[in-house]
Formats: sequence, C-alpha cells, structure tokens
Amino acid sequence: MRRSGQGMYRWTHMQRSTRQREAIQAAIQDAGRPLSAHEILQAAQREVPEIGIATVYRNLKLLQADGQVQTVALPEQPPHYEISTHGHHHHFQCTICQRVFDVHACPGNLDKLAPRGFSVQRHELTLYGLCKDCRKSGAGA
Amino acid sequence: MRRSGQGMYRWTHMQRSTRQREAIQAAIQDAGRPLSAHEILQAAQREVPEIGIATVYRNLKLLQADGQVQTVALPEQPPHYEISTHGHHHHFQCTICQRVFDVHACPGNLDKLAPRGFSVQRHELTLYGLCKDCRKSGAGA
DNA sequence: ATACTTGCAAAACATTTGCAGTGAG
DNA sequence: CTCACTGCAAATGTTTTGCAAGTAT
Repeated sequence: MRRSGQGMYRWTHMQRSTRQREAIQAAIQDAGRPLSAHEILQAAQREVPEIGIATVYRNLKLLQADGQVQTVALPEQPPHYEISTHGHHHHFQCTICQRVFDVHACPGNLDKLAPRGFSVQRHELTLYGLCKDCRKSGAGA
Repeated sequence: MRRSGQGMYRWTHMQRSTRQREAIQAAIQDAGRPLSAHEILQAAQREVPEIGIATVYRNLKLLQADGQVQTVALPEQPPHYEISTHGHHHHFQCTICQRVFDVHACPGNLDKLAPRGFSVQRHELTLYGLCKDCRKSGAGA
C-alpha cells in the first residue's frame, strides 16, 4: 500500500492531478497569506470556472492530510488555509477588511508565562489592528 | 448621551431581568472556564428547561455588547464565552484533556511585531501544552 | 398597558456527503 | 477501461432572524 516508486512510504492521499486541484494549490501558494475556503474558491474559479465549493473542501482535507497545507484557526472567523512551508510564524488580522497576514516575528520565550506545573509545547499569537491599506484609507479616525 | 429618561440613547442593551437571562449569566459565572454556546444552553436548561438556543445566542450578543462577557476564540473550536471580569489575560489549552485555563501573564509590547505600516490594537495568545494534572498522569512520554 | 423578551420555526451560512457522470492514467 | 475525482444537490451543523405570544416593569 501506498508504495510509490521504489518502496517508499508516503501518505499521498491524492493519486491524480486535475485542473481543479492544481488551481486550488496554486491559489494557496500564490496568496502569500492565509485564505478562507471561499477565497480559495474564488481564486480557483478564475482558472476553472465550473469548480464547486465541495471540491475545494475535499481538496483542503486531502492537502492537510498530506501535510502540504495547514489550517489557521482564527477567532471569530472561519478557518483559513496556507502552505506549510512557512515555518513558525504568527498572524495579523485587520479589524476593518478582515484579511489575515503573516507575521514572521515572534516574541519567543513564552514558556514561562504558563502557570507552575504546566509545560508549554507551542503557542499561537494573533495580532489585531489596521493593515496598511485600511490605515491609508482614512479609517484611522 | 445615554441619558435614561424619555427616548434617550443608552447602551444598556438589556432592560429587563428574566429567568433565562439570569440562568445564562449564572452559567457563565459559575463555570470558571470558557463555555460554548451549547454548554451554556445545557447549563441554563437546568434552571429554565424551556429555554431555547436562540435566547442563548441573543443574550450572548447583548452581554458582549454590554461588556459583561467576552468571546474566547480557540483555534479549531467553536467560540467559547466567559465573564469579562478577568481583565486582560490569555489562555492555555491542554493538548491532552483539552481543558482551557486562564493565563494572567502577558509578554506585552507585541506592537512592534507587526509589519511596517500596520498598527496593532490588541492581541490574543494561546499556549498549548500539558496542564499540571495531565503532566502528573505520566502522559509526558 | 407598554414594549422588551422569549420560543419556535424558518432562514442564512458553513461544511459534508451521496450519487451519477467525467476524465486522468 | 478503471476508478479517483468532480459538480450538483441534499444533508448537517451552527448561528441569526421573523413573528406572535409572554412577561417584567
């Protein structure tokens, strides 16, 4: 099972390459920021207009199972998706346009914030505020 | 503003005290941890069996608008709600038992982490790891 | 009595799944 | 030619909303 080529294991949940799958992968790749399922649909529809939302969700599941895509779960928002190649980073969500951006800085050393007796494995940080665009748009009232 | 005589503005969004509203408030108060909408419904139903989920959601909205209740959005989880009297704090979720704990420490000064041109209004931090109990239980493998 | 609140059911969304048809290998 | 994959629509699950009835003040 799942022998691919010379006896190598791999959880390649996806056997075939289709236009819609490639459109979805490309959308996530090219975005440079986490996208919602609906944003991915819209992007993919520019390549394959007849693609449906079900295909997006199905492929997101497979891409996640395969480790190519990660879920970014944000408070108050449907989950967003991004490629896994970014390494450790955090997120910034604009309170006006709701878009999510990557933040490659990290405060680090958060382990000591936990209560005594607790051990920290990882952390997630989300900043909220105005993105560059919305700040320019005079929303700075 | 918010003069409470005839026809004046007010943001006391809740004018009356009802059994269901008190049951909801009590549920959140007594929980000691953030609850989901459904957990709140179940708790409130022990007081007022005929209460419906719509009333829970409506009151959560009002309680949030009034500042009495805060949303705790945990990645991969439906939103949870807790009383606001805790002040600024963060959360710790145990990766074994899934329970959420308050963390009253804060790294502070996260504003400079945002990309240039962005302005930070607030932040949310969630730590993940083992709580005291699960650590003791030898899950430390 | 007034009008804020509630319960129910329908509506509005988000995500998943069943199924027959399509197309990659 | 096969069977993974897709589109569509129906099914699920969650939160919101319309409306008539209920009730705090």
